[in-house]
Amino acid sequence: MLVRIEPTSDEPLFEQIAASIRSDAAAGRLRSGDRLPPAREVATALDVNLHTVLRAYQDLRDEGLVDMRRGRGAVVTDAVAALAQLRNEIDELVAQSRHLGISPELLTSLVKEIAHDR
Amino acid sequence: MLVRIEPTSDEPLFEQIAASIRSDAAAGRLRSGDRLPPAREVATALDVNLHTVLRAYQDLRDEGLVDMRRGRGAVVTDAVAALAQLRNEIDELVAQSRHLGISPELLTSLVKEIAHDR
DNA sequence: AGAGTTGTTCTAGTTGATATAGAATAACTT
DNA sequence: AAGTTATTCTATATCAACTAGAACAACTCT
Repeated sequence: MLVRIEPTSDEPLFEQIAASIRSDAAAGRLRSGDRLPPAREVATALDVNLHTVLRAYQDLRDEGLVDMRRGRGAVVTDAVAALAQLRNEIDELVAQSRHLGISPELLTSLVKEIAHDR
Repeated sequence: MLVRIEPTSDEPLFEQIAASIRSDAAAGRLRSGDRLPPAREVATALDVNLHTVLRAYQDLRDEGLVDMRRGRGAVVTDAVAALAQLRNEIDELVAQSRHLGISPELLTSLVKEIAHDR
């Protein structure tokens, strides 16, 4: 389990951390029952504040991707199965989007808008 | 042409304005050659600063969705055709995502991550 | 040519989210 | 009982978002 961030990006650190873990989940690198590394450990490894990592973990919990308990840590839920199932279709959409010359930013914005509107 | 925003949302105003216009474009309500309303007009109508609207317009220009010139305003480009083409597939993805119980936020984040990674 | 329109650029100030820091606490594991 | 880990609290610093006002440059229309 390796969390990657890009300190120079304009994306918030907590969002990058969460995105990295979501990506691992969708790719099947994280399975139901797996434990995320302790927040303190990630914070030290990335040279980032503990609260920043916890913010990312809490977002993942709000999305239903992990369960969190003190002393036990963050454990991946069954929801990851659905992610892996969606993965192929997202790949196809991204591929066609590229073929049409639509930027990742524009595609993302469109999906966001449509997903929220119905 | 009607731009809608939600002042209470945590989404930046300029992003909401841009998203509203992208949505109109993808739905076919905006066609190549159509003019966006003047930024000053939108600013007054939404009770928002001129710079905030221009920031949204400039983002749309960076995405290739509109051309902008002083005195003439913002004109929709041919790129909208590609958007309308993608629209159906995005609708399908969103539908399946809902069926799997995946939140709009999670779906959006996944698409963003995957679109940028390849 | 002249007047009006519209985006561009500049300076400046306010607010809120992001991130950091340190500490104490509560729930869980071994 | 001891160690681990998330939770909660206060506090501070920084930066993006937003606002405000003004001047400017390129385009349209009469």
